[in-house]
Amino acid sequence: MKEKYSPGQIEEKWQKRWEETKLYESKIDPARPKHYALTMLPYPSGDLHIGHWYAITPSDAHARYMRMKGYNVLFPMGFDAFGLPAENAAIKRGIHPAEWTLKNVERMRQQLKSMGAIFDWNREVVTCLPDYYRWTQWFFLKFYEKGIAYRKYAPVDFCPSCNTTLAREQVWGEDRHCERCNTPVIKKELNQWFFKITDYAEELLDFSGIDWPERVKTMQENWIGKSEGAEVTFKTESGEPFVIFTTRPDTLWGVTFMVLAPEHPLVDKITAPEQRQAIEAYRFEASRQTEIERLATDKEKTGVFTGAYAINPVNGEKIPIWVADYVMMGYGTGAIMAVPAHDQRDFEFARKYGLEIKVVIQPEGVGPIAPEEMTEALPALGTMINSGPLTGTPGDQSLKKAIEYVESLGVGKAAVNYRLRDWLISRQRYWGAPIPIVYCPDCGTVPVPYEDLPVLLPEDAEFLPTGESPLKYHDGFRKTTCPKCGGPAERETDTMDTFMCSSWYQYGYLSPYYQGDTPFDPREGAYWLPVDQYTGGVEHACMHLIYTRFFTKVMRDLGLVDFDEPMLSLRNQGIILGEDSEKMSKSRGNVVAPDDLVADYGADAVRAYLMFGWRWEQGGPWDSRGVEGVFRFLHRVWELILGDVEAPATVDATVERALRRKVHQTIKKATVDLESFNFNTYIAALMELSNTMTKAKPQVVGSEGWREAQRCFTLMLAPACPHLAEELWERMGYAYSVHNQAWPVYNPELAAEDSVELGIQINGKIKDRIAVAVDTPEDEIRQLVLARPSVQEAIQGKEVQKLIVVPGRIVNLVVR
RNA sequence: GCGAGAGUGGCGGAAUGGCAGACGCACUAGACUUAGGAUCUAGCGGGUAACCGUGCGGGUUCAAAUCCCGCCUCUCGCACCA
Repeated sequence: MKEKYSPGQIEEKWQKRWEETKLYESKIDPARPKHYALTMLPYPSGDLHIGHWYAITPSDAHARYMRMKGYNVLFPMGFDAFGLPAENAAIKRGIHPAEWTLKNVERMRQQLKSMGAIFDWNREVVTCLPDYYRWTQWFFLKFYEKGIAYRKYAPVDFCPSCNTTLAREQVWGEDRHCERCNTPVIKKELNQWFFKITDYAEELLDFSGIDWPERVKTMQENWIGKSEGAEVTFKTESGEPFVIFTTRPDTLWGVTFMVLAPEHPLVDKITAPEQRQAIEAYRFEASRQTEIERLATDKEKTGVFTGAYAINPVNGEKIPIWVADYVMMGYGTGAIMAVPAHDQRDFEFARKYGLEIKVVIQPEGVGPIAPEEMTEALPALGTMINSGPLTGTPGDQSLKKAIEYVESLGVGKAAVNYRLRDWLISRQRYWGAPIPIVYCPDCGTVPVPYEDLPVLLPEDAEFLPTGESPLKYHDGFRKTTCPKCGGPAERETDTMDTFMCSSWYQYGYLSPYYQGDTPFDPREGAYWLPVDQYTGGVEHACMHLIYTRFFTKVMRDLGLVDFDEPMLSLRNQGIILGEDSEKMSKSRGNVVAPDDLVADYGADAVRAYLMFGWRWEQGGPWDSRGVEGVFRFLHRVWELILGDVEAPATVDATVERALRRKVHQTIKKATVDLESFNFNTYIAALMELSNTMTKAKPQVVGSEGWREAQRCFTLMLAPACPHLAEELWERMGYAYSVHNQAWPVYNPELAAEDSVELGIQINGKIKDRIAVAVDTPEDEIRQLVLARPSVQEAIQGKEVQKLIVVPGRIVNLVVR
């Protein structure tokens, strides 16, 4: 056998054969357990990135492993095809977004095919096609019917570079920049569509029954930001009520001033004439600040007195009302009660403006606190003092008692507040699914009837971004008739956030572009759902992964599905950096192009290196010498499995037994590693087995043990290197296909060692080693150890106080 | 500031209470060769050695990279959250 491993030939050959024989078509099969494996669908940017390979090919290996374990596996692929880059490219180059997108889809589909994954292309979805987005619109209508979609005139985040509004989740960082283009966002007051995701806030905090990374769950918890406390209604001196939220109702008697956010609607009403000018100036400054750039969080607090007073409902005290920008309109009610003695922010504010400080919680173990001597607030719970009827209430009951008290007065109640905001889905851009709503001068807001879906995106729109939807200037689109009264009406011209499209795509794959009256074929759904294994980047923790959970819960409430969570298990891959350890980017010139790597080393070597090089969930810098190392390994595998070696006159039975042991130990290791996404040690185990086989080969070739090793090695290689494994399988004379074979089963008896080397420790330090049979009784081990010259020497003249034998591991002598 | 995760050879990493450094990269020496950036063989944490070594300092244990306490550093997320 002189032929060498040439990946280019065999990969092309097998990809063709797999397609011809429809090897990876997934069909409902009630006789077999199903496994729905899903990986986040790519945006068709036009070029597959090494990051896509890193995310997808190990996921494919896992799905292939499940397939070999006997599961009927569905592993679909598609394209998240609406979105800004298409429009931006169109503006720059004068190509239509649809043309640009579909051309990229075509190219990326070919690139994805070079991976040799088990994608079932019959189930592909492209989210910008009308047959897909009619269902995105269908969901909007269902949400509207259910009262989840609503329209509101509100201040919203707007990216001046992308020229569109953004969901709160798409605004990142301290300077509140756009997730896409990093431009700081501005506030705009606009009529926009929202989804009431806040109705599901509590349920979204429940992760029971799903196996998701702790990190993602924590990020979602933080994002939802539940806090428990009370709502208390204060009144202004003139009798105007306003509600505040507090987590510390036990400090109500310590309130010395109130603070309203600059945007709070009450500010205008209550401001005293002599303060009006100062307040207006402050509000103008505050609005400018959000429009320019947010300053650091440790900036000094500022505020202005309104000239108005509030009455504290628990003691009738008259307290000044201030306006300050450290209170946000977007959180709670936009108004707070300020307790400087027990809240650091209020403390700093009070000190700056000379406001009163009243201590109402007595810290343990110290005497009375004089407000004028305080240097910081005392935020801890403790015994209530100076608190009218509740004075003396201990810290472990104070919150409960305080809430009961305000409830008894009828001025407040226990309340839960969430940081989560409703999901803003309107976008003032062209390349998205139109919102299926018509505004009629007589009938008002009218949903487009289901039978009129999809509301098609006109192909001939001018898509220059102006901050308003391009559809607004397309009369043919905008002008329509009211579905209710038939009179002239106008369409909603904003399009939907692309996260809408990706919130339900896992259902779209089941029966792409379904023509029934639900978004997917219920028979397919009954078999495949929910997704068993999801993989993708952690950067979507608070966007896509919250939205898709929300969608599924609404779908459940609509009776479309009968489960609560879309994806039972989730794993996140890390990020591959450039060889310079920096983020890959064209401007740095450190981009690794997968197409070139496939041309040089073949898809199998790239796949195996991506699994072997790092802890998958962590990622790290690319190493071009590393991929060469794996490429060399695959060459050695070729030679090892197929290379001719003269058979020995007699097979060495000891070597054969040792080889079988290693084979079965490797099966065990590879199984555990693949199940737990430890791809690096899975490949390492295959390398170890290959090393053992290489050494044993001349003594055992021709034996049953050798054939078992060849066969098992090839089977275990199949998830990582599907083309090479298929070629080896064929050349060994087995029937097509290796990918229809069962994963090898490990035999514990064959895997068991018959002798072990025990380390001998004296006072915990290794001094010697001893090889013994596995079943050697402890007594005999003691004797053997004590008889060793090295041990004799070490314990001479000393007393052996203890002799610990850990079977199969170690012996430790405690000597004084 | 709050929350989460991580610190092990020159590098990626292995080992979750029991012989630290599996596997690979890089490196060194040798073999084969006209030649080698191919291939094969051997070596490869530090130290001449006794010994010392898993971010630092304590502790628990016969035994700690692993468990506990305190610190340091880095990464990520959130951030005036009332």
